[in-house]
Amino acid sequence: MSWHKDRRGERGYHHGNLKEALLQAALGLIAEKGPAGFTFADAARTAGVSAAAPYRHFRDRDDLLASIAQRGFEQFEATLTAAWDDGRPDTVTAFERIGKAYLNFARTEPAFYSAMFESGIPVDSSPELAAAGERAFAVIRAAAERLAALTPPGVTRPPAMMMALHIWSLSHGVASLFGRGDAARRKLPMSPEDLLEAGALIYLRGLGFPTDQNVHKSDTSTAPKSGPWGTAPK
Amino acid sequence: MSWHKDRRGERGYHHGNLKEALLQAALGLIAEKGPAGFTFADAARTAGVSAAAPYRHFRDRDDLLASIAQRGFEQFEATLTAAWDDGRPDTVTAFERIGKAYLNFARTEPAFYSAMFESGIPVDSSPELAAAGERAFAVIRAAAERLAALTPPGVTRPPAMMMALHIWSLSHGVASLFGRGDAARRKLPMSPEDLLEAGALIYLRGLGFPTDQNVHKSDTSTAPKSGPWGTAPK
DNA sequence: AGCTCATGTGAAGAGCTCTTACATGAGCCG
DNA sequence: CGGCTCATGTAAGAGCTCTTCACATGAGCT
Repeated sequence: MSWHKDRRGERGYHHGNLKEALLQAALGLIAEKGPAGFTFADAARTAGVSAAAPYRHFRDRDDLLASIAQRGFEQFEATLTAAWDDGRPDTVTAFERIGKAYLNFARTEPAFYSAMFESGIPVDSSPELAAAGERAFAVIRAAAERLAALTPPGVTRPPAMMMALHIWSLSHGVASLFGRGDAARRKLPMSPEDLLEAGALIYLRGLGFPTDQNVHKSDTSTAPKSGPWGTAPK
Repeated sequence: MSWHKDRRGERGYHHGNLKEALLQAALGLIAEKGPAGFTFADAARTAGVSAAAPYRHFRDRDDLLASIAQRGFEQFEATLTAAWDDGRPDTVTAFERIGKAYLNFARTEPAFYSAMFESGIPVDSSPELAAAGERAFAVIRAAAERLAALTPPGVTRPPAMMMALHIWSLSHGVASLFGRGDAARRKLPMSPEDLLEAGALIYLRGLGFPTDQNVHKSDTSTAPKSGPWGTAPK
């Protein structure tokens, strides 16, 4: 019984689930004060243990941050995979959905996003972290490959890998410059989503995809899933 | 005479130019260990003064960081302005040069770049900082406006402002994801410059610019060989 | 029941941030 | 030259955090 983490300090000598509690505490603190403004001791205090306790679970502060980043990448991958939905109903629509999901993740999970991209931890900090990041990118890359297969003949285009990197870069740029309203960010005369969508549409047009006329205005409300490009041929 | 900062501690009670020395020291430290790994005390030590001395020149650590960011934006603006060169010899060429200059700045001045974009200081930390950032962006925006004026008629395009934001986002995304080889960054099967150039070309093509692969080089030859993204795919 | 070891604690050293009281000397004024 | 004054430096200290110790606890196995 006493192992149970009652919310009112009713906790035995042992916490019972400290590692998880520390991750959660750190997430909350990062969301509040950014990845820089979170301290190991703070996470311990939030979890209700002494400042030394975390060292039983994480080598140091960076190790904790890396764990969060890894978990973030896993969740990110799941999010992107769901958005991609294997290219349904058509490749371009699904592709645009990935972009929205990207921004949405950055906005709704700023703590994860910060840990993943702005915390300064090296990507190769751990093989697991690198692998998780790789898997997340693989989703974008797979989508780019399907897109590449659809580019009209006669149009020169870069390798699918490069297309994926373009989209990732554009998305990350939008997200990190304007993605979070949470102060410290620049003001924008439009939503980040509109910005990204318009950019992506122009990019796709540059790859030879047919376009409708609404490049600068997201117009997804009325148009059914046939989307701006029509249904993708198989 | 004793005010002179001889390299061997031959320095009177007063430093003589501490503010500047602190900025330089901080720049060096940031370049070494990132914006997070630099401490006020460290900068003081590097400058050869007591830990309390910096407080005579900067309200706190963030104030110093903001000063560096501001100076960075001013230098950034100068760099971009030089690259743009008022659109000579032609708008698209000059535009591409801005992209290269962007990446080059991020690589050769990682300390400035970090302070400007990754240090977590709010943009409106000081009006001067915000203004400096605004002026730097204005260069890109002016270029985008010239570009917008050149888009072929009949092609829908977003406002110039949005085009500028697209380019900024793409550049920043490339720079911050892959821009600095200095560890902690992802490996890339190509140079960041090539990545950005290819992306920008596709984007421009999407705006209706006749960018067959070499158009940006103000060429005359229709030589098919390798463009910015290598040989044309299947 | 008794052992064992993962997990948590308190104390302590070292470093950083920032404040306060005091020291120095550069520039000015007569 | 002598003396003011104040910007700029210092030392010392309070209150943090980080990290490592030796030591305490109790969960789970035998």
